[in-house]
Amino acid sequence: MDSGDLAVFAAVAKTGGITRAAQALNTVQSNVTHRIQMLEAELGVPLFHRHTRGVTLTSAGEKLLPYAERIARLIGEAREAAADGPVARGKIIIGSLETTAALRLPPVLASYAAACPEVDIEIMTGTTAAMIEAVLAHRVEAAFVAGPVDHPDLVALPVVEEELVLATAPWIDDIAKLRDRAGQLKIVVFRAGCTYRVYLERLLAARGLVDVRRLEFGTLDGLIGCVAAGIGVTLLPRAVLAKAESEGRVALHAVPDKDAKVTTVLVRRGDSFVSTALRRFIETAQDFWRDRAPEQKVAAARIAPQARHSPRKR
Amino acid sequence: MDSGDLAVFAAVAKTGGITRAAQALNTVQSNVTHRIQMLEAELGVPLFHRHTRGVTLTSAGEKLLPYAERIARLIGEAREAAADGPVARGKIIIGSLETTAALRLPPVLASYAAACPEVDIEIMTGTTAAMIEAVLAHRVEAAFVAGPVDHPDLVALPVVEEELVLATAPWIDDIAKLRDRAGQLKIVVFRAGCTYRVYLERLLAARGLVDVRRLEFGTLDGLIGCVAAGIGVTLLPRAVLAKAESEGRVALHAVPDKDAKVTTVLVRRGDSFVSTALRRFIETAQDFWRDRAPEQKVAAARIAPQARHSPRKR
DNA sequence: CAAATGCCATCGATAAACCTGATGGGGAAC
DNA sequence: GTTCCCCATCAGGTTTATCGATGGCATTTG
Repeated sequence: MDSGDLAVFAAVAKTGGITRAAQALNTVQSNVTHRIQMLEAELGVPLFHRHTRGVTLTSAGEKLLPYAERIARLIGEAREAAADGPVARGKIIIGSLETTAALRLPPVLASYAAACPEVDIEIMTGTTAAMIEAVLAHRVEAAFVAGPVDHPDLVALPVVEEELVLATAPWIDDIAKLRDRAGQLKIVVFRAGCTYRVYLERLLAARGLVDVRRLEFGTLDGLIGCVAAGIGVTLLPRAVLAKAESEGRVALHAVPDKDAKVTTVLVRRGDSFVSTALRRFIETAQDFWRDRAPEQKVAAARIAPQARHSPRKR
Repeated sequence: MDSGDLAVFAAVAKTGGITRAAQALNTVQSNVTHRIQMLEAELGVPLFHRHTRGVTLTSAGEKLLPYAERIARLIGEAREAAADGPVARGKIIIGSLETTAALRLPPVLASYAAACPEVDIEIMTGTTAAMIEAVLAHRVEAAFVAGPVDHPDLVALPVVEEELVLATAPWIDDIAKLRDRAGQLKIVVFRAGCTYRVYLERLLAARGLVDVRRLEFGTLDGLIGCVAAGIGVTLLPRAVLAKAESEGRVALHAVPDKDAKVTTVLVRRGDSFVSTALRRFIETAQDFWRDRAPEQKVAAARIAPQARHSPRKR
């Protein structure tokens, strides 16, 4: 039993058929059949139930599958780890909240792109929950999300603390007046699952505003436009709204301290290999925020030098 | 790069020499040299510094080594998790009628648990029909059901013959009197689909009692309590009712021979692999009943020895 | 009811990978 | 300088993997 056999096995399990697995593996069906049979003979256990529409895992197969997946992933990581050198190259995929991506990421990316020209960068945006899921599923190497994050498989580095402010139409000069219009009020959020939405609803509920309607937007500009038009209110980092406020499109209202601060953290898997490209990215991000925004009290403990040669720890 | 390559690599790293690794791996030096070279070529990085006293890891090699060790360990664990050997281990799921589970199974399970401590056992209860369906769908490995079972994909081993008796409230001394109370009479059964229910309805219908109401119970105690209270009658194996009768809670009435005997059989798929754990369970069950209840005429043909390493057959 | 489809097992031939044993070169120890 | 140990290379044979084709089986389609 070697990793090749397990890869074939996993492909069959995933596709639910030997024929389908064969074409997924760019080989022929007889080949897959043979390797599965060899594997079953070696283990002394059938791994699949054969039926006319394909195959399904036996209980032994179900026990084996997670190992096959872990081993496949480790093989990939091993290849990356060994091929990785002191100079950052390859590709990294970074997740981010939309607000962070719009506000904080561009200068970092510019700096990183200059420092590591051989790295392809891809940014995925989504909610905190979606990004954490993406990190856990290895779809992104790391992600900027709203903290705090407490998950045994993740490590989180605080990068910047945002002040959340309530944005309303410009003619609203007092939050208290919102209650008069509670019926028509909407909260305007990026999308379901957005962390800031939870903060906003809690904040409004504390003021007796419950059961307000939601309006979801996919773009920051559209969202601000909605607020400017008086359709609803939103809660976003002050820096995101600064420009709109200076243009007189929205009015900003401070919120109580306990609701006002949210720390953006960079999360990554604790047990995964950190490529040079990713390490350099994290360093760049931290350098950037620490050097150019020193007034912000960021608990920016430099990422601890990783034990590069014992990447795993449970 | 597969796990075999990594195993060779790890051996070289551990022994500090290609020649030494070769004899540790029971192979020839040229072989090890070649595979290391292939691995280095694939990764595009040298893994060892060669010098006259042997080899030492390069930095790339040092990064790769922990992965090689982890993967080797996982391969072993995977084999351990899935493989079936001469010693019973793993998990078996056994289906059973509720009556059989309550009456016949506990001593068998005690014996089996002592003999095969490394096996996790799960008992599912349900009606004959449900259990047969579960066996066919691979949800349980085998099941105790009411015979006879005649299905092309199933093999049934008779394990014990039960005498079914009619139980009524203790003041009923003659079944014939039941007809006088036909209006209020209920039949009390485990649940819809119970095999004994079919027997009971047939038996009552033969006496002109049709269209009686049903009362379904999930527990044996509740069911007997109902009968004791005169709410209805039930049909169950004599052994199940023996205690209640001795306490005077119910009266038992023999039923005609043709309806009285039901053979409990153990069914399993005929075409499925029989794990060591399951084989030992079947043996334990048969040994138990044969040895300790020799008076019972059980057609206890011992299960045929299986061909362990050709797990499939169509 | 027959033809067609989709799926898996099997087979023989070919190609690739692997293992083997022998040889040669190079540096360190004696 | 000689010996010893170690690694790289090479030609060979053997095992293993792969391929394409064929057939059986059960369901689906016409």
